[in-house]
Amino acid sequence: MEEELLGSPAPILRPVRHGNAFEETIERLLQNIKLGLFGVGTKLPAERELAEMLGVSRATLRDALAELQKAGYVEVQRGRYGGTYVCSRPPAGSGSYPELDPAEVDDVLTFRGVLEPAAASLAARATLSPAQRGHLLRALAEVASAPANLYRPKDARFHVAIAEVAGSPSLALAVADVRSKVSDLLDRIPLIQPNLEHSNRQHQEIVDAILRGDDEAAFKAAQDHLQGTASLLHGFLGHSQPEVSPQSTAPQR
Amino acid sequence: MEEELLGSPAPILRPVRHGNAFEETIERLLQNIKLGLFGVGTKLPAERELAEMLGVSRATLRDALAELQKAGYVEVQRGRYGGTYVCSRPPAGSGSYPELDPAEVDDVLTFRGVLEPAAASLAARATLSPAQRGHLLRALAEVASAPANLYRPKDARFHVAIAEVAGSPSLALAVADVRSKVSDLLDRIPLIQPNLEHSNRQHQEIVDAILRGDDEAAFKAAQDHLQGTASLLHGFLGHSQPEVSPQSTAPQR
DNA sequence: AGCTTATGGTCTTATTTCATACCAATACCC
DNA sequence: GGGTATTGGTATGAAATAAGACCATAAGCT
Repeated sequence: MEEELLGSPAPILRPVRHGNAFEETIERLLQNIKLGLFGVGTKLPAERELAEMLGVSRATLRDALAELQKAGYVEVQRGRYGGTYVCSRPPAGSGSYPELDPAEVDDVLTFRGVLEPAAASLAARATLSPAQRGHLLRALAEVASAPANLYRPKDARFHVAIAEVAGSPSLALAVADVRSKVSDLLDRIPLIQPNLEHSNRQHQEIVDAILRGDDEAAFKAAQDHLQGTASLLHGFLGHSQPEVSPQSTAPQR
Repeated sequence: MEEELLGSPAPILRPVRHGNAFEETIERLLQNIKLGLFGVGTKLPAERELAEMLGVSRATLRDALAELQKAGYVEVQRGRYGGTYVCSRPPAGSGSYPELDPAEVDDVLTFRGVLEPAAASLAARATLSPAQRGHLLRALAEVASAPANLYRPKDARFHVAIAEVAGSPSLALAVADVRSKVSDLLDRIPLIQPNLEHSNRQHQEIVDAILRGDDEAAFKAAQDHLQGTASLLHGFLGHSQPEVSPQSTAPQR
């Protein structure tokens, strides 16, 4: 509607850098915290290591950490065996949330609907090492036993774990990315906790299918599971979007 | 094998910035040229615009352009109606190609096998505007009529075009990205031109399926099409990888 | 011919980011 | 209790990048 300067839809001229390194480092750290990669109460890697991991100078990293500290996401302790710790209570009212953008919601949900079922299917097809099995089961157990206020990070971590064992690093990255966007969207709407049990049952189904190598069932189970989030977000948009058809990315027959 | 420090497979700590802005700008421009986004002989946007599009200062952009010019990818003309033009003959022997990394090949092909069929399926399910139809058909025609030495960019452009009309910008970005990696891989092996006709027939099939709204057929056709590239690359790796099963990411029924 | 104008070419300055070295604290170890 | 090693805290100079002004060129226009 707003823009149809097609002919050359120019999608790929995305910026080389998004903002400055400082802001992007904050973003990245926050993303990892929200994704549950850094569990609550755990210690982040030492500044020198973390800076190298993020490909950023220690000065820049420290600026970012200072910001996170000021916002109450992490606490810092000096001296040997000190470090930066993830606060257990993420700051509640983090200010005014931006509105949900319908186009963005659609985009994220669509992309997720492509990636995650495929990841589950690939994971089922792959022969998993014992370590990978353990990783998956651990993530499953953690989300199942998570208290309500920590559910989302654990949930995110679980979904990323599936992609991690799917065997394609690129896919895992993409899933982590889109999942983090989903978390962002969910953070903008009040936390109604409709049916964690249902969700956990679906998680179990996905893992079961993966472990018994049933790629078809894993694909389907993942797809079903995403429906919940999709409905929730679409519901909040008011306009009752046509729900994703049950076979969104897969051919029927 | 080499690394199993699992327990926390730490996939998501990717660097915030990859190298410096200068190198990344070169990379991005080269990618767009190879993807055929800037057709041969066409004029790039003016430096001031291009710099803004890429989110980079004009100085940095100019450094990058100078490098591309030195390497023979573009030519520059001053004065009004001047500009930076894409050379028709990309420099041939661009030096020693790095070896094909089997893990990378697998990763890219797997990820592509997830994205592109899904994109085709989504495109078929979407109701395309006349402009989008035109865009798709134009891309199809261009690749079909491309001379051998320009086949790959046009081919890449076509595949990206499918993703563009699929309705998810994120998906389009991801496809462009992975397709660019495929091009990189293909550039490292001698150009045997086995069966352009076959490839073009498959392109036609995909578009037909999309235009008549048959998502199932579109998915399948795209999947079949990717098999060719996969076999080619796997063949060059020597070890006859188990080929992607025909129903790689989709359940049957 | 001369003017206009959009473009690449050059220069200067401010800001960001990096790299490095060094200081300060503090829990463990002997 | 004192040593030690690891960690966050601080400072400084170099390099990269950005932002902006201005010059040079050359095609079109009058």
